[in-house]
Amino acid sequence: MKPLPTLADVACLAQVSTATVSRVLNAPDRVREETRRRVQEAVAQLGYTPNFGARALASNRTRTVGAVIPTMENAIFARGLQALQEELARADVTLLVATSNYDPAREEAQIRTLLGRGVEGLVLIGEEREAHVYDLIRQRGIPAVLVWTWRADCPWPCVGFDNRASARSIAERALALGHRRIAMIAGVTAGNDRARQRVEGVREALEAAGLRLDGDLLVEAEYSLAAGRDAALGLLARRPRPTALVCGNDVLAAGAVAAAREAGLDVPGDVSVSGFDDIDLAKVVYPPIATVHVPHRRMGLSAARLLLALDAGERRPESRRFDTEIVEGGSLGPAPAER
Amino acid sequence: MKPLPTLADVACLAQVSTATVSRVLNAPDRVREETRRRVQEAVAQLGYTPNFGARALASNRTRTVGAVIPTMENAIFARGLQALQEELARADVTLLVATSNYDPAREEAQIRTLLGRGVEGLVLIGEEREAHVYDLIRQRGIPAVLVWTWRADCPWPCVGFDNRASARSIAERALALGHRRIAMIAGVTAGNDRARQRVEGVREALEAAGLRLDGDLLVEAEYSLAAGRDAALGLLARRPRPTALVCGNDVLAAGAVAAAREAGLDVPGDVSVSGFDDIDLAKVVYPPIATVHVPHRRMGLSAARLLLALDAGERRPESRRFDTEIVEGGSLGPAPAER
DNA sequence: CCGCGGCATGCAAGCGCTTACATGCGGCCA
DNA sequence: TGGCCGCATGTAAGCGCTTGCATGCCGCGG
Repeated sequence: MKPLPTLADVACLAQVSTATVSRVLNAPDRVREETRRRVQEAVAQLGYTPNFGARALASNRTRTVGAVIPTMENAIFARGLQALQEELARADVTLLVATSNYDPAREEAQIRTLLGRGVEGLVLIGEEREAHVYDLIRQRGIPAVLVWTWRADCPWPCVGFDNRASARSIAERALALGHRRIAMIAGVTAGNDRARQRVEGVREALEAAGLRLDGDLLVEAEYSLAAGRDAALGLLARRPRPTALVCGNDVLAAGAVAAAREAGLDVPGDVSVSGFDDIDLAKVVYPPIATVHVPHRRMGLSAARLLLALDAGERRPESRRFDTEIVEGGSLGPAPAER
Repeated sequence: MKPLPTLADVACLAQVSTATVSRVLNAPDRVREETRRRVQEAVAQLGYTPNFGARALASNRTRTVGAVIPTMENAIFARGLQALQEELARADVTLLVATSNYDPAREEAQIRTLLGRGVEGLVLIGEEREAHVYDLIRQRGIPAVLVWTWRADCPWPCVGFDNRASARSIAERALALGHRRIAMIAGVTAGNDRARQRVEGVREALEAAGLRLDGDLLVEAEYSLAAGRDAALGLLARRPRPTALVCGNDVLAAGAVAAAREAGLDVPGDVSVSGFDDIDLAKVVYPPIATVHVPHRRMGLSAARLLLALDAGERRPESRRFDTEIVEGGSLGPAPAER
């Protein structure tokens, strides 16, 4: 493995000092036209690429931000991140992505790794994590923004939406359609405040209507079609059978629709189903799933802007709350008449 | 922003030299038990995290590999990468992910960035790229593996499958079911060898049956439900109407199914649809899409293993070809009888 | 004709870490 | 008891880059 060309090699070839080469790269207008051209030629000829580590070490800047998400396999994060990254790239900032697999310890380790790599900003999903993790970030003095979540008095800047309120509103929709036996298939709530808030939202709506979301009608399922299907089969076997399955996300809802079909039930004739997130999947299953539209891309974009602003020194940690809206879909219909 | 603790700070607090601290971190068994404990305490007390750049600079190793994918929004890449990353993490190697948005120039830029960051291995999607990009990589002397593609005499190690053969086989399936007017909705082939190979595979199958996949019956669509739907609507308006729409991926196929429903056509009674990739989506639409199962996760895993092996000095660039298999689905049925 | 200001460039000191080599100590064998 | 070996630790030289300051040059005004 031949050694890579260094600044010194370029300098030597171009007959200038390393300082000049460095300036050509970082502040071209501080170098005389002709010298600059000579250096640029040398760079091209050698195929020189600056060594990132050395540069970071010397300048103490990295133009890099890090994001830790649970998993790339969840489309909502993929979309949001893609937008985030595109926007950061526009400002010539690199995004480092790490995944935690919904494990708080792993998330902390990933945050440490990112900090060690000198990220100048951090994007984290949700608000729930141990205090010392926040201390760590605060101590480093780098900006962090919490996304996919929003709470009025969150001490950190957030870019997200009110999971609880959105969940409440879709549950209210089900109530308005006459449903009374409403069950919920939630995402796994352990270590996942978004999933928990969605449960709380649904519970609030039910309680306001004098109903309860008790243990029997609330199950958690991991993020997969199969898990949604299994959970739904379990719930649909209950007697009396629930007339509506409110799901914590669209994947679970799609699984539930499949389960209903499998159980010989009509959706929404026998049982209604609702989702959350409004991913493509929701529009493709039949009947289309009524869901909550969440502007994932816009949130990613907005998070990027906020981070760049913070990075540029603006000290207004202005959170941004996005509105969600209910997307109608054939899967959610009037409650069947009592028999 | 207070300065981060450095090795020297830790050394000072623990009353040892920086060399010893470094050894505690990198080769703990070369340090006496008691000294080691003292150092570890100091590390914990200061919340010290090694500076990655400095470490890379001094040791000339990064334990980092990079991957450049077109976009995270495509589920197949997300799944594969997730698996890749998990496996690399097991070996304590960090994965850097960059996206090219299907733009060759951007891909090259990303590769350069990754090289500058000192990646010790590279994962690239597909084989098609300019020679000088390969030269660049070769010159750096780092291992690279091409994934999602496979070709017998590819000069680089591949971990993938034969897109062309797989596409041929699903087209043959359609032929076997009696279809003769077969159209294809392909992914965008420009700069995408996988998409192109799938087209070629279908064409081969058709030509072997004495049919042609002419311009009229071949359209390209970008990777989205809407594009698939639009393309399908266009094709279904042709007279005579195609009896089968072979699609370059499942997303397009799902769009096509939706289009058929919209056009009042029965799937597969009036028109059959096939997909490619076997993402979750394919099983959720109704009728379920007949598709080609591609083991994305296993490919990611395998790519990781190959890269680690190469990294460990094994110089057997042994490619790995995965088999695909056709997944039956209600969307692909016998050709309707001629009327 | 001298001096001064401004510009282009060079010099050299680090940035935080790893590591080859030096040092010093204790123990073992002869 | 002396010599030698090996272990634990320290010393210090970089790794490739940025950047404050020094240097030298040119042109202009006094």
